[in-house]
Amino acid sequence: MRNPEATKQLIIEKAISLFNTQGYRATSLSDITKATGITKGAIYGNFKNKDEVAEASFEYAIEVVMQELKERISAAATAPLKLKAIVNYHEEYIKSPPFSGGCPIINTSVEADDNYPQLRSKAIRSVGIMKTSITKILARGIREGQINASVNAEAIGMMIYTSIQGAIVLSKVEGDGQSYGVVKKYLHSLIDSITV
Amino acid sequence: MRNPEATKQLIIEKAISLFNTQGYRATSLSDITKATGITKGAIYGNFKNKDEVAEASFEYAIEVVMQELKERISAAATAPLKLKAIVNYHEEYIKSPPFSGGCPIINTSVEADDNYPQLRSKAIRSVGIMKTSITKILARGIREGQINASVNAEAIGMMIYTSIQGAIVLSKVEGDGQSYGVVKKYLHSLIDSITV
DNA sequence: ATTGTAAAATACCAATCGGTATATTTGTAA
DNA sequence: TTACAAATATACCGATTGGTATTTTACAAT
Repeated sequence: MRNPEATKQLIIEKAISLFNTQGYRATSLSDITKATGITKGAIYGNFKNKDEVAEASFEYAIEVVMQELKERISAAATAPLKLKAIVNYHEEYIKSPPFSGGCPIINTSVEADDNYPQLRSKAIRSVGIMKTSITKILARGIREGQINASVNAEAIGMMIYTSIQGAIVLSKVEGDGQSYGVVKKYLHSLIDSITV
Repeated sequence: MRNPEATKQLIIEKAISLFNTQGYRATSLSDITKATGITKGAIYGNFKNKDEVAEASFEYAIEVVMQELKERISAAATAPLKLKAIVNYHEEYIKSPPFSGGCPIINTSVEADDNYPQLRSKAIRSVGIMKTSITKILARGIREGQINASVNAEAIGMMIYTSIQGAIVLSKVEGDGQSYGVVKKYLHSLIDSITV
């Protein structure tokens, strides 16, 4: 490994799966060395400390998810279709996740307390982006006459996002996508009901 | 402290706050000894190991929450009021939780993976109880003519529960109850809309 | 008052933790 | 080819971890 960028990326990609499955606290440096085949020296040569690895890993995960999501949203023509694409993407995510362990935003939100201020603020920002994305789609849909003007964009947006999040938690602990399936079906009908 | 039952209870009560705020893995035995003022000898005299303390603590937390919830549900006369009581209870919970760190069911659901099979199965059971409680209230409400007969009890029940869960996660990471407030408002109007 | 016993406190253990200091390897430029 | 610097590997550090063995304490029965 003469390429430090490649080393960094290898560490990040292996680490995010560990962090996302076991949690930040529960994942040790030796877990990462085992997973990467790389030694502690290389890790500390590329990162200041474990927290920095965690932050870079979370950022990478968010980048991947946001990118995939953005593609699907862009591919959908109208606001209702974009919303359905978001709902569908999360089902996809549960069934074949890019990294195991559930949703990194939720996991980080739950684990990152005052001991991980950086991670926490990153989680807050991600949550904010997700919420406003959905709300903006709704608002634009209203403006463009695709969605009923009487709709409260913030409220519906929040419902869509929170129910998705809750369903992901349930699906994770229950070990199947059944709960998500029920929520997905309802959200689709909800979206249909506000479509002009 | 010559009373083993009191010792056990003291450990459980102090431990659940630690587990719920920091997580099971992140909470050490010495954290518990510091919080209780009790030594390791006493802990291992009353529990087989740390995992058993965690399980007993989670069970205690569930007991407390379920009890409080049951009281509020029983106090409400009709199905719609019972559902609103559930929604309101969780807001209460966020504002002044019996133990800090957010919802123990969610936290445990997120943290308990294959490494904590006992905790995981307890979390699954708790989630199941919550879901079926809500669904049963809806079903009974339909039977008794308080709720619109066209309502899909499972779908609406799942939406209520998952959106509450998601809103709790959001409220925790954002550090205020604003997100929950939006969800609460929507759920109230949703409940009104299915009330006969 | 003495003794027996259960509970709690203390002392100790190997293993592992995150992190650092040092040594070794590797690629590159002179 | 040699010298240099950057990247990686190795060796080591004190602190802490969960857990156990042993000692001390406190109460109840005699």
